[in-house]
Amino acid sequence: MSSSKPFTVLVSPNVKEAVKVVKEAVSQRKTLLVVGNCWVRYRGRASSKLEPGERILIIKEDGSLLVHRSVGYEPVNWQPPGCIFHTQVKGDMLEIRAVRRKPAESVRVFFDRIHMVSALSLVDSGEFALYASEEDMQRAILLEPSLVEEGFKPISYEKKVEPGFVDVYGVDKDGNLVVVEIKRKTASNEAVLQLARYVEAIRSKVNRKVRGILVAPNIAKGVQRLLATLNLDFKALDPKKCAKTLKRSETIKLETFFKEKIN
Amino acid sequence: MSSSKPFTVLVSPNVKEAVKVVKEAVSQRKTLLVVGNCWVRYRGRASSKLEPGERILIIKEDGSLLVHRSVGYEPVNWQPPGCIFHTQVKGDMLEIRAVRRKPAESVRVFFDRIHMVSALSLVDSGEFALYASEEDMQRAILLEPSLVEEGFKPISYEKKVEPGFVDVYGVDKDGNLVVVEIKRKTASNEAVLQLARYVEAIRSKVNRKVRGILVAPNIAKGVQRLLATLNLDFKALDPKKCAKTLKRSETIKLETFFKEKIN
DNA sequence: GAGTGGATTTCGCAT
DNA sequence: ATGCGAAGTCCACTC
Repeated sequence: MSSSKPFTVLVSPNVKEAVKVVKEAVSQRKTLLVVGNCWVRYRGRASSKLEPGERILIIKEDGSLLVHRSVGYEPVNWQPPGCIFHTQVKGDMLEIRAVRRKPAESVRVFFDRIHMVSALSLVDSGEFALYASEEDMQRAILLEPSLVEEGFKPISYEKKVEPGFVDVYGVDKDGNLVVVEIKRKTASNEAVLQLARYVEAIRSKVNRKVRGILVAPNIAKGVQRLLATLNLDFKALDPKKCAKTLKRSETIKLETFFKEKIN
Repeated sequence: MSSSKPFTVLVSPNVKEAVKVVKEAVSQRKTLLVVGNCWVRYRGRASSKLEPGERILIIKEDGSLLVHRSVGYEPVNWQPPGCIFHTQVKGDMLEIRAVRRKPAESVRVFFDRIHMVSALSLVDSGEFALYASEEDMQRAILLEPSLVEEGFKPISYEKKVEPGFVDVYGVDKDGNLVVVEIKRKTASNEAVLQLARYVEAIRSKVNRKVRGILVAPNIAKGVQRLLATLNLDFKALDPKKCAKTLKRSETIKLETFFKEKIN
């Protein structure tokens, strides 16, 4: 078993040198990078022809293919993950073909000059998170109160009470007062206690039932117990979902909403 | 004025060496390629955080930015064309920031290890054409006859007449017989004469008015004259539009259509 | 410039 | 597997 270098880079290789790197990358499921003069034929859901020019070809470990020109966000030619690749040399020409079944289609890339070819073993376990801030979550809830609970109606936000500011304050479908505490990440006991303090502060001032709802993507282990003890509710809410809700309405409309509906 | 090499490639540069190439590429509007360990923060229409890992960064001449992981068709982070870039070194860390106005957003990419950096002057004037074949155009017309003319109704296709086969054969909104000749590329005099022959062949057999319509993306210079002389019509039709029309209906439905509507 | 519809859309989630 | 809807969609075209 040949353990190969994690990063092979050849500058201005000839076709015979290049094809070795290409085959190495494809067979060993490495990421392939080729820069050079190429032309492309695509046939499948549609057909296309790209005349010669200098571009960047990327073939990823999952069998996806991208041909990028020097301009534009989108690749000029591509193939989604799951392709089978065939590489061959015809004279001074290198052909790389990506074939896909269902839908049946193929992209053929021909190189006659290669400026650089590189086979890369990219180590990448870093997590990607698309999220909304706590403020975004608050806005989403004001915009779409049912994210907290069916029938919930916000009355105010950032309301001043004893210990600080209540994230969102409103009434439930039965007319009970509701204090909402929002956390962007997993809610801890601390968050529960903070909510409890707000609820108590409100209860001491009004002669009504006051509920407390903790809103967070999830709760830490054991926090459920404290919530039950203090008779508070929990509502799971993904920040990502909030981000989606927010996106649906432009800031302008949101501002209008604030003026109309709140205090 | 310093004329620089069209292709700069540094393998395993240190941050100070790399930043020079990055700034060179950005300032001279070259295409930049960076492979290395990086993390990314995005704030704008949404927010995102990408934890460290080895990825490929591409910055194009038009100010677009792509961060590609080792898997997936789509970039994990990106910015459409038109960004302003800021580069800086903080200790052993290289930061590349892409800023966009309207919508206001930014992507910040931080590298702490760079495996390869490359500034590329890609020469690419090759035309890209997404097209349909003549057969595709025929299918599109049968599926959507108004592509030829409002009120046109196909009767048959590949109909045998004297000199060969008529592409599409039908009637116009006034009940006149219509012969359609399709060309995938610019129509030449030859195409017009071919259509004329078909029209004559039909006229010799029926006691009705017979029209001829040449369908092609465009016509060669001077062909218009011949068309007028022979009293034939021309309809400009982009193969790309045909491809779109076809895509809207799967092959199955098309086959069904053929059986129902034709001959 | 804002709004609309298409894409070789891709992608994820539900059925 | 299939179908439906969302996307930091992007992009081209219309108004």
